[in-house]
Amino acid sequence: MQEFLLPAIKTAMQAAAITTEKPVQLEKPADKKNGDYSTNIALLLSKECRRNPKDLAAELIERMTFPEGTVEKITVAGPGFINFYLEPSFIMQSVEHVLVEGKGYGSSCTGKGRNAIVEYVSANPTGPLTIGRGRGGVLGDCIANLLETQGYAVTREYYFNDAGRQMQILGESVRYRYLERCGKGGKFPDTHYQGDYIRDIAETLFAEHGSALVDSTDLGVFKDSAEAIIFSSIRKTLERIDIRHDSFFNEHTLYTVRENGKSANDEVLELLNSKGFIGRYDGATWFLTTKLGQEKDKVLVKSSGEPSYRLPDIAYHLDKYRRKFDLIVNVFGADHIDEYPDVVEALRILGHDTSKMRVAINQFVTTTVNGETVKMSTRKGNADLLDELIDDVGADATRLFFIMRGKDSHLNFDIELAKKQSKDNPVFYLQYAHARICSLLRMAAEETGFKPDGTGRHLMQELTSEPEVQLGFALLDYPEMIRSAVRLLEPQKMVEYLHSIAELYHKFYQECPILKAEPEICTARLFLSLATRQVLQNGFRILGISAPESM
RNA sequence: GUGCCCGUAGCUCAAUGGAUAGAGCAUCAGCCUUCUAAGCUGAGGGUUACUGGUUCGAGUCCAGUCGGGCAUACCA
Repeated sequence: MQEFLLPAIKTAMQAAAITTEKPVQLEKPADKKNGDYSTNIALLLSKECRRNPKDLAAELIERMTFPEGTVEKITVAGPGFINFYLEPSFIMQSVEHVLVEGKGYGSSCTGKGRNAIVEYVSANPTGPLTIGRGRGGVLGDCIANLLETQGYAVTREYYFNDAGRQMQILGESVRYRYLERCGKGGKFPDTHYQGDYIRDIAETLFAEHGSALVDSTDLGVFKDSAEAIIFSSIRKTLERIDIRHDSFFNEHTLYTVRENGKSANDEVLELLNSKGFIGRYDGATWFLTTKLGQEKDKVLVKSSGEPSYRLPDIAYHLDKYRRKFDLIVNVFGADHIDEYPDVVEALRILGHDTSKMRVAINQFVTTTVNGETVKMSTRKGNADLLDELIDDVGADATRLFFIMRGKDSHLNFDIELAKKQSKDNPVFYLQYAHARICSLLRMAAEETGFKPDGTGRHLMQELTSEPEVQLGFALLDYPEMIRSAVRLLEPQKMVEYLHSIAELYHKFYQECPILKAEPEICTARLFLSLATRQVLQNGFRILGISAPESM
């Protein structure tokens, strides 16, 4: 849309004999009064040119030329901004691109031929998914969707561990409940998983085996069935909000010894050792991060001989690099904030390009009930479950709720509000705009025989009223909005944008009669509605919310 | 103590260093015999936690202070 403005400004600068290192910036003023586009170049250059910014701006404007019918006027405003006002017919004519490109509108091919991996959720199968995990899950899924619009081939991966101490405790927890069920229970330890789901698993085992397992000393059956049941419940929950993974990576495989006699973990130790970053003291093996200016070294292998979580983490990311991804995105909760810098450092030491790796950290979700903050813990069984949230507010609202805030903000989730919000929920505002358009188009097909096949599309140029042009102009912003969301790994940008589109449409709908207008204007307004629906649909697909045809 | 994130309307949150700091919810006042009122229009509500600094310009950047969250494990 604004592509032709930059060259015109640069040409004007050359004509005025101005050379500078400073980039020319175009921005969209918040207030329409200040034009459709604006540049601050005269303000930036006034010092090095030793000229009054307003005079400089006036001279630049003198020297600019544009194709006929594109720019309506240019003004100098405020301290020296140059403001561009576009011809409404030029804007409305450009809206045709939305319809021409259809589902592909907003896509680009900047990532074409490149592979990306997005890792998210990655919860170990020790219990049902909590609300907190849901935030990272939706964030990761939307980031993956965003990357796909840019042409990336995206692998969605889930990293989990079904071995180790936590799973041991899980197995024991189930056994305690099972023994209770058989009437032989002792006191249930505070250190174990107390959620009701443990009882359910024990009940399932009891239904299958009766009391036959009472004397079993093998924890395996308890652990394995718990893992299977919990993992399947996690996946079911994720599916309810349309989150699916292509690939499940088991941390355990990093421990298994391969044909060359080494595990992936061993290999990382060797590699880091060869670079001089491994030390042994206090009976443990350390990553010598003090050499990198950190306060302490980090344990990689405990004195017991077991690796700490850091070692497989590094091995896992090394594996991602070896799988030849061009872009590696990790979506973590804030509790991992201290860990990823070590992984990055290790990979850098091993000679990998760490600029390929990006980390999206989402701050915690705090849940409040009756204004009181509830502390969550899977172990204590008082965690707020994602499944229950979906039951209460539905899949669309659940998804939207998690991404309508910036990932760096703590998300305050008022459970009661969410429950009674079924009607006031922000998701309905967006969906209502879509349903309204669908209804309108149905009616148009019946009453006027309108067909969305492109005939008469050019009539949009005839629309000149403020609500129409503002809506059209906003629709043209969509591709840039996506690029910005991708750059920042921040789908929240999309939510705000779509909200503004819905708002502009409702305003247009209110002020401009459509079916009752003159035939040509009617057709033009129907095409504008169609373009709006296209942008809403494309945006909804990225956010993973449904586009209802009626409400 | 140290590191990271946050502090903006009564509440939940926006604002690539730009012009009069914006939405939603809540409150109040209007708009349906007319294309979906889950909508629209308007009103009230602010010392952007505080103090300095950088510059044409700071909610945004820098330094410090205060407050909240997370992390600072040979847990994952």
